[in-house]
Amino acid sequence: MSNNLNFVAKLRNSGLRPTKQRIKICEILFGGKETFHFSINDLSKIVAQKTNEKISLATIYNTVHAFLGKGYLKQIAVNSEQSYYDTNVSDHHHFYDEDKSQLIDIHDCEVEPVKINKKIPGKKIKSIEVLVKVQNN
Amino acid sequence: MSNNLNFVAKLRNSGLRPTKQRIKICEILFGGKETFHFSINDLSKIVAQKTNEKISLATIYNTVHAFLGKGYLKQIAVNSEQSYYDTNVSDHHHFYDEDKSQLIDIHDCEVEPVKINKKIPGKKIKSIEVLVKVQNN
DNA sequence: TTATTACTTTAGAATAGTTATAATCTAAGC
DNA sequence: GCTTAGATTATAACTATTCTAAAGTAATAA
Ligand SMILES: [Mn+2]
Ligand SMILES: [Mn+2]
Ligand SMILES: [Zn+2]
Ligand SMILES: [Zn+2]
Repeated sequence: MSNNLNFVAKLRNSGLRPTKQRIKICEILFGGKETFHFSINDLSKIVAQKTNEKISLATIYNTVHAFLGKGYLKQIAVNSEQSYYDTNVSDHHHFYDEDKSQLIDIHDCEVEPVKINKKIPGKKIKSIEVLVKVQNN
Repeated sequence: MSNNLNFVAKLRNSGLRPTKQRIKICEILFGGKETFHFSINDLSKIVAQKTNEKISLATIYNTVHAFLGKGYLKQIAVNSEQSYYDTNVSDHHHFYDEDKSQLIDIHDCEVEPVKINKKIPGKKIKSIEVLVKVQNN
């Protein structure tokens, strides 16, 4: 609960009004020790489970977009069915378990630096991400 | 046109009947010297432009799925807006130009081999793909 | 405190990519 | 040619996401 003051400050500093919906979503996304991956549907379920007053799906989308824009979340491209988001915004990579439809972190230090011997004139690199698809053996 | 006999054979060998729609789509996808990347919408436009009798959108989806299943196409995860497909089914990587919404190949030989120092018990690696997002500088 | 205003939430409509349905058509084999 | 399994098609359905516009709320000026 004292954490909430931090979230209020975080939101204010970002130019986002600290509404009770946003604070609740902050608690869920940033209140735990571990970072995690989620879809909008996942987040929606967690919100429903941890809250009495419900938060509309529109607000969940709005908030995730706002947090993305502020750099508090990262969007991960896995497939074209739905978007995945990551509360870990550091540079890192992922396993994607196709059996469980689940992302697993690969820390930057767990991958030899990716060296790309090709340049595109007039373009700068924005991100380099490795996706390792795995399945049961 | 003599190419078409190859496509007919290719389809027959795959257990796919060589319909005129599939042959046409083969010509478009595999008839050129260069491989390329496309969305269903892209393919749909190319078909419309190169054909008199139109091919229904359902058939385009069906055919792309059939070719994916046979390993003649590869699906590339870029974002969750739509699926991208690649006529280059070899192991390789991609730039994604966010300004043009366009994929560009990075050959396997243009990237130092990606070494991952992490394993997931009970899982085997199915693919390793690097996506390098670039933008105008 | 109250009033004003800009921002936020919300239900529901709209949109877009994709998949399912079921009627019609056609390639393959007899 | 006849039969049949597989293919095509228009269209409906589905799902993730975005849009709309009305009602609610936080910030702040009076
Ligand atoms: Mn992650
Ligand atoms: Mn490619
Ligand atoms: Zn690490
Ligand atoms: Zn090469």
